[in-house]
Amino acid sequence: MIKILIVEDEPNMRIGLKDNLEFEGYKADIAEDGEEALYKIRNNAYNLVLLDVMLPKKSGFDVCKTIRKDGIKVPVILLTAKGEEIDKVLGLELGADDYVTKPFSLRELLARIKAVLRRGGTETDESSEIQIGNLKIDFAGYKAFIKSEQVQMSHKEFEILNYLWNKKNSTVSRDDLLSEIWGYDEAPTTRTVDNFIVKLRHKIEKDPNHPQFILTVHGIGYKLVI
Amino acid sequence: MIKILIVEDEPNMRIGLKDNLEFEGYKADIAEDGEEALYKIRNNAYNLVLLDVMLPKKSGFDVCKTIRKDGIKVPVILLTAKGEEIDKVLGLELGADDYVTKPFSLRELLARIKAVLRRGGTETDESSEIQIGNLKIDFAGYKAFIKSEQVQMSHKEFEILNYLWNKKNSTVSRDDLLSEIWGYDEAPTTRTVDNFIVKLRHKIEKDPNHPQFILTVHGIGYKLVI
DNA sequence: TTTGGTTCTTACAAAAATAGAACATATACC
DNA sequence: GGTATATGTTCTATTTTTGTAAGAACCAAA
Repeated sequence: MIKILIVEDEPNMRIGLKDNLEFEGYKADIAEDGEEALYKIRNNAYNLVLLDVMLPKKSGFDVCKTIRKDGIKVPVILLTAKGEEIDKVLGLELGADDYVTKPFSLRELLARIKAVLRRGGTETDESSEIQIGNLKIDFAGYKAFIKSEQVQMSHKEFEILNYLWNKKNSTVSRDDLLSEIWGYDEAPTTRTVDNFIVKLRHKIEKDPNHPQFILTVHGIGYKLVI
Repeated sequence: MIKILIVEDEPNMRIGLKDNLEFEGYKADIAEDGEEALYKIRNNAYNLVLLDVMLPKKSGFDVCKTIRKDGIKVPVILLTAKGEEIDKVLGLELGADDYVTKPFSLRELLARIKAVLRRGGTETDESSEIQIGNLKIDFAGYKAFIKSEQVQMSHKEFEILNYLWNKKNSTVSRDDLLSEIWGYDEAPTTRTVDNFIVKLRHKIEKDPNHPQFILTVHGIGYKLVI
């Protein structure tokens, strides 16, 4: 039985989530504020924590940071309110495994829960580095190297590359990237995506004019081939 | 041509949505209340339903639940007024694919529509690769191979081949192709269709001069035989 | 406030895809 | 066989999409 802790102060949301997770066959437990959450996480073996960011007593960020400092490895999905302009990546640096911005669709949340649970087992060894062309990337630590020389990569660059990596060898449209990485409300133009691709190519490709890894699929989008 | 049903009782909203969706290149149909919506959904093959929650005769929730009970799998995006029981959407037994709270920005709605359509497409077409003559085609991934060698296919070529595949072994007129793939407003001449057929034949047929798969049905159109 | 870095927009260049003309060829019907 | 009509095919002009640089806007830290 997979046990999930829901940390959420808003009652309707809390109950709604609980009902749905139980309907999906999970065992759902709840906490109403950060301190209760910490207590429960420390004293139970959850398989996953759904953690709202805005919480009474102790923010979701704090909870996340604290449990990681304690060495607790339970997977965490952050729930962030829309417009709550936290740096999304920052959330992941804190040790969260994924995040969803409210309002989210139930389907999306369930998909992410499944994905995180699936990864769960291999998570630790997956933290190792991957290699794409010139570039060695440590997604977990947000670090990148060219020939063991650390190189500067912005958060957006990391996010885009990470998304491409997760979908490697299949084509990703600019709209995919925009809605997955930028979200629905604040999406810039498709030209912006191209600009990031240019930057990534300059880091990854031996000859950026004749890309070998990040390929253009005309009329559709981009594809990372490994 | 992607067909969307707009279910909305408020006339201005209804017309506004219709105009905008049509401007975006979708075919938009409308229903003014829950019962009309149900009738239309049952009797048409929509690609997506935009469903207001507050409706005369039968609420959006009811419509959603009913069509799911009927086994109709069309993607649904709920339009809920702000503050209007978002938790109910969550509590809803999973009928909807996504939801937007009013007032929403057009941009956001369009992004969500695209996202839902994208998900819907890949999920059903996930049947992986098909084979026609020389050519192995992965419609979902926009990839085509001749003897495991990837071959260049444009977006339109994919669309046409996909349409023929879906209607395989029956004859498709040039006008069918023009209205389904190009849409009603911007349809080129029937000669253009022939051009694409030529290109497809060169890729699919062993001997393009004596086609074996994409056959001409004189006076009517083309037929893909498998 | 200044600074430095990132992100986004804009404008234009380059590349690719598409539409349609023009002409060749095939087919149906008489 | 001859004629009218439909289809096949090639070749460019046009349109669309993509690449990329320059700088504006933004944002956080000093």
